Amino acid sequence: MSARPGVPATPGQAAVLDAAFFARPAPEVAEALCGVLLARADEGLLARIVEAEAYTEDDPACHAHRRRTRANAPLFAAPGTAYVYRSYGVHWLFNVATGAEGRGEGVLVRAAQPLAGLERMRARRGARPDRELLRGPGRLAQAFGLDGSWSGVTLSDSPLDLLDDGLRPAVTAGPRVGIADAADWPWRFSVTDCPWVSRYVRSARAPARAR
DNA sequence: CTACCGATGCGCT
DNA sequence: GCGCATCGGTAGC
Repeated sequence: MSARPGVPATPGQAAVLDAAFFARPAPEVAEALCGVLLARADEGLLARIVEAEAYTEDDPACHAHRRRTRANAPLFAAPGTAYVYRSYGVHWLFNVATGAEGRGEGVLVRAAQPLAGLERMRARRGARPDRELLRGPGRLAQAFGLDGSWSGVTLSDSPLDLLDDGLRPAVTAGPRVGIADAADWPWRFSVTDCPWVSRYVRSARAPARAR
């Protein structure tokens, strides 16, 4: 059976991504995360990331843009630290800190293709099409059981890991989803023509697109 | 498929 | 109070 474009279903030999991978600028890391495996070892969950967005402290849409607070502190922590926050009072969104320690930046993991542990994901997500298990950052965090208790966790010391199995899919860059400030910065990266990618929704508060 | 809209916690102005 | 890095239900094409 044939795989979807650019995204084989079966992972090969995989190496855990180290701090050096995340120590680069967020846009570089966001692009490089497309095709990377997300694994939760304690629950047997595995998925391939197909979409990620970059946020930096020079970026008005970034939570670290104004100042460092208790809540956004993980963005300033060592590269490879998880930052999980609540959006709209309902959903949790999973990020990974990037850049040098002390720099307030990170990458939002927005969507992935489920590969293993689908029963557990379905149990958390409810009776919905498998296509929607990990399509969108709120859904992905819910399926993986990630909440505020994961914020500040160093991934290398946790059951949650990012792994490289050598896949290098074609990646497309475009504007980020749902933000009003810096709405047109092309910092959303996704696997080209991949059905697991979330749909683009422009913020209702974003200014009209330049043309 | 698209469009609309309410839910709901919390950090910030 | 205001404003979200979202989602799911409903209505309509």
